[in-house]
Amino acid sequence: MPPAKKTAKKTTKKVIAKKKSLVKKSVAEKKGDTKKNKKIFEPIRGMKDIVPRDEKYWLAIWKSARELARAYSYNYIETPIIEPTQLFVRSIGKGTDVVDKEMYTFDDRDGNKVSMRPEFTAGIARSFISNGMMNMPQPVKLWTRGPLFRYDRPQAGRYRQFHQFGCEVIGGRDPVIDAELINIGYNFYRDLGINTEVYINSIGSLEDRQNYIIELVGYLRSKRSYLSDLSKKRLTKNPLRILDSKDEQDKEVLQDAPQIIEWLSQDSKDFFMKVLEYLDELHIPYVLQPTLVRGLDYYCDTVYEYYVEGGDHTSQGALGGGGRYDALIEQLGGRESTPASGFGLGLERCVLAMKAAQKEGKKVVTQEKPTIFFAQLGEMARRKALRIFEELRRDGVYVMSTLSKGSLRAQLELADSMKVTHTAILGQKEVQDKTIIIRDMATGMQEIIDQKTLAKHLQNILKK
RNA sequence: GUGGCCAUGGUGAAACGGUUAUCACAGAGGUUUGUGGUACCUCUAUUACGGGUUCGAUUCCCGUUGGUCACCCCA
Repeated sequence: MPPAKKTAKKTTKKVIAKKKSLVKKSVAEKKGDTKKNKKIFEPIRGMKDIVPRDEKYWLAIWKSARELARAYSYNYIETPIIEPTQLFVRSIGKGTDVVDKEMYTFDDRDGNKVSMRPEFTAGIARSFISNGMMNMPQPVKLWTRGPLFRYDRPQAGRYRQFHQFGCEVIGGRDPVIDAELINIGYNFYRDLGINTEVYINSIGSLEDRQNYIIELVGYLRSKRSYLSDLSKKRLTKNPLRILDSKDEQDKEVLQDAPQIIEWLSQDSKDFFMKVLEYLDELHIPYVLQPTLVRGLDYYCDTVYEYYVEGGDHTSQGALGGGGRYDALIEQLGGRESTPASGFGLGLERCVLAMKAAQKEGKKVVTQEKPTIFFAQLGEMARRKALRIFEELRRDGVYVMSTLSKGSLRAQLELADSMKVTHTAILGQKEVQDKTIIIRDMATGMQEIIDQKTLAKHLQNILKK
């Protein structure tokens, strides 16, 4: 097997390289050259730090998610990041790329096969069953957020650890549920300054799909010679995926292919029509996309994806997506016929879209900045400042300070760079007089006030 | 997993194969220790890592790692 050879070669090379570097290191150490030994750790491939410069986007996202969940009465749920591998295999499906080649799977110390979650739904479905949520008033509406893991090749907007905001409604099959979910996702983006459109389709029940696949394969076989190599392979493995092939020639062939909508049962058709009617009612822009199928096995009936309105749809793929999964709970050992529906929205892509919208001049987020700086001078003042800061905080007055800085000059410089409107200055003299200086940063005017009135004074400033 | 492009300080850039790798911004400290937005001074990189070619490599070649783009797939 050539691949095995390759890896063997690689490892031996690596070992040699390691040995060499070790020798060099020890020599350097003896010389006392410390700089050389500084090993800089980089994040693991595909992992990314969320750093202060992006704080404003992430905080806005969490806020928007939380407020929407509250507005539509969804309850918070957080499931473990690691679950038994079988949970994902059974729900997402063998043969899907997510399970076959993108999961972080390993043996724990007891030898159990465990995997880091590649999506939320399986874990939440499991939790629904484990916690007996079938005994709560149905349907159960849940929301969650957190990191997910897929061992994909990294690219912009695609990381091995990424984050999603997800909503699930378990224990109800009604088109209005799907419409509500789609609406929440739509509003989520809109609140963040991103205009989206919803690509939507219905893939019917499992039975509908099987009938359709027979028809589709029949059609595609007749045009087999025109298909791309990849699509030829998928003809036997996963024919539905041929539908969203990006190959131009495939697309041409697909133009005359049978459409899944025509193969839906009456029940699924009616259901889908209702969903669309509700979306019309909500004025949500949607595009019927007969080729939209989605990669996870548990989906049925309604499936949808969010895209930036008028954006380039191929580059980073969808911002988020979701669908109905009526059979999953039962399949995982839950009560018979517990239909459900949900979505997951990719937040890294959301941040990307927010930045793009901002570049176009849209106001996306406003960062909350302190408006008052609290400067202190000398050890006595510093001690007093510690206490005053606490008192102010209890009164709900948030001020910014850096107690670790000594010189007033440095503190005022910082206050200036933070663009605060006022600075409170506490020095030796003020501590003794029980007063404090309030400096207006724009005019340079200073006012000496009694420490007792400080909270009120600052509150008045903040009100302006 | 496949293919293309790329890799210089915290950030953005510069340096025909040739002496101490240049500039701007950001950061830290300071210009006699109680007053900012300006000015000045000092500090902050053995050019991603490891090899090779060469008298000499940031510059050329190979490998590794990482980024990025297009696939696969997905968020």
